[in-house]
Amino acid sequence: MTRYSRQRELILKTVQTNLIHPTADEVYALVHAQDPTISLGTVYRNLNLLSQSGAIRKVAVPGGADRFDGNTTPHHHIICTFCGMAADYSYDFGKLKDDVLHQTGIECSHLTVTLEGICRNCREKLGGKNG
Amino acid sequence: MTRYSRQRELILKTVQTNLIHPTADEVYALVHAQDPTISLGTVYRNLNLLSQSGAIRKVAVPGGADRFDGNTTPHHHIICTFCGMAADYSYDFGKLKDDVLHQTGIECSHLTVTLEGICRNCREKLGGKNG
DNA sequence: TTCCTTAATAGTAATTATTACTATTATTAG
DNA sequence: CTAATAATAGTAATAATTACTATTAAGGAA
Repeated sequence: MTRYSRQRELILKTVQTNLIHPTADEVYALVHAQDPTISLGTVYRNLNLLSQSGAIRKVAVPGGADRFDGNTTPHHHIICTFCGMAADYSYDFGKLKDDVLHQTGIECSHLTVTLEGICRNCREKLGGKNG
Repeated sequence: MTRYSRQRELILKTVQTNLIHPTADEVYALVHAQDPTISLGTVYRNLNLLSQSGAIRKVAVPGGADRFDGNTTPHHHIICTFCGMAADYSYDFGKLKDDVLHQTGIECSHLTVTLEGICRNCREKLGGKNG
């Protein structure tokens, strides 16, 4: 039986308000500013609880820390390889799932599509040069 | 200037021969059986070197250890959530990249699509029950 | 071949992201 | 109000990976 907690409410509100796809560490910094007694373990536990309950979404980032998203409408992410920011897009992966089912016999239950590129902001900072 | 090394050759041959998408730990176990003096750090360093040079591919697994693939032809992976095995499939993500470019203005430079499901083997072991 | 420069190694320590543990606090049913 | 126990704070532990350092060994030049 899940019980109300002030900490969980603050964590949820923080992720719902800061739609910057924060990492657990970033969520911790944000909530810690509001309430310095909240511990990192509590942040992790509640981010996972809230993800499981569907209140928020967990975004797996290859080679980096997981990010969390207060926007639960169907959408996907592209990560900036420079600043780590995640931008949203929408796309229907139904045809992909069908093709994979035919090719492998495996029914895809979960889909983690992570695209990477350089966002507008960082491209401006880099000023044309590309490495 | 990269110099020949017996260890790197063995690691490359191991990944090319064992097309089971092994993790670094699994590669270490395999090469260690052939040559017990090879260290884990050497395995990691060379797997990364070989990935960068394009001789093998690194497969990011959400919430798990990276896997390595000796098959460098264009293809993608679906991971079994039960045993961690990776199966191959092929798919053209050109339309996805175009759509994302139009929606976000970001040109996708790298694409990490990871699908998850339960493989045939594990489905048989589970024997119909699903939880 | 022998010598020398330095890339690569083995082994260990450190780091990062995350989970586990435990005594204490606080929610909520009765 | 009180008891049962979910949730917490704080810390320790874990897992995957990288960094560090003294030693080894490629491979080009004498």
